[in-house]
Amino acid sequence: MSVYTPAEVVEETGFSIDTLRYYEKIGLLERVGRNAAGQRRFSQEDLGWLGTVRCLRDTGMPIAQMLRFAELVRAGDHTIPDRIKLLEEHDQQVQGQIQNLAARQQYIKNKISYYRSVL
Amino acid sequence: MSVYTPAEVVEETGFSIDTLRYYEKIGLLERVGRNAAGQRRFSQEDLGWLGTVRCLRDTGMPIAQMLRFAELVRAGDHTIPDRIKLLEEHDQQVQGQIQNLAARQQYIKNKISYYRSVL
DNA sequence: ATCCGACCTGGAGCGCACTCCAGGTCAACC
DNA sequence: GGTTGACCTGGAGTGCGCTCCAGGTCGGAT
Repeated sequence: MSVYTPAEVVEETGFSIDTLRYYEKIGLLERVGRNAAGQRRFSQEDLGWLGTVRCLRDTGMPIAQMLRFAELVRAGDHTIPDRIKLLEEHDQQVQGQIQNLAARQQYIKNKISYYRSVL
Repeated sequence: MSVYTPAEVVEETGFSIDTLRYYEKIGLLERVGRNAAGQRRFSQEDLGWLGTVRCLRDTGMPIAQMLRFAELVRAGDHTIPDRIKLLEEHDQQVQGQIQNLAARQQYIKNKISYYRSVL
C-alpha cells in the first residue's frame, strides 16, 4: 500500500500544505494517517478524494456543499442516489456557468471588434 | 437626456445600491451626477459602462484590472490599442475558464454515470 | 403638517477560503 | 553530534468584494 508525504501530495494535487491541513481540520478530508512521528501519510484513497475535491472546487462548488457531499460519501452506499442528485444539480450549475461565460465572451469579442473598427 | 435614479439602476444592472456606491467610491464608476438634494442621477453613459463592468465582473476580472481598464477609457482614444490588448488577454482568460469547466464537467458526468452503474 | 420611504455619508463589519506565524519535534545526512 | 529541513499544532491574519449600520436629509402622498 503506497503512502504519500505532504510534499508529494502538494505536488500531485496542486493544493498547498496549508490548504490540505485546513481541509482536514474542517472535515472535508477525513483524518489523514500519521507515521510514528505524527507526520501525515496520505493514502491512495485520500489522493482519489482530493481529485474529486479539486474538480468540485474548480467548478465553483462552495466548501459547505463539498462538506455535505463528503458526509454522504462517508455515510455509505445507501446515499448514492443523494450523491447523484447533488452532482446532477452541480452539473447544471456548471452548464449555466459555461453558457454564461460564452455569452459574456461574445460581448467582449464584439467590444474588441468595435475598438478595432475605430482605429 | 434621460437620467436614472439609483432604484432604476439597481433594477437594470442587478448591482445593489451599496455596490454602486462602492464602485463610485473606488473610482470604477466616475463621479455620478447629483440632483439638487445630492441624490445620484445616473446617465445613459453610466448605464453603458455598468453593462461593461457587469460583463467583466461576471467573467471573473478582478476589480483592480477593471480599474486599469477604466483608467484607459478615461485617458482618451489614444489608449484604444491598450484596451484591445487588455480585452484580448481577458478573452483568452475566459476561453481558458470555459475549457477548464468543460473538462471538469466531463469528470462530473463520468462520476454520475459511475454512481448510476452501481445502483 | 406629518409621515414614509428613498436616498445620503463615512466607516465598520462580514463571509469565504485560505495563508501565515510562532514555537516546537523529528529524522537524516554530513 | 550539529545543522538543516520537512513537518507538526493552534490560532491569528489576510484579501477580496461587497454589505450593513447609524444618523441624517429630502420630497411627495395623505
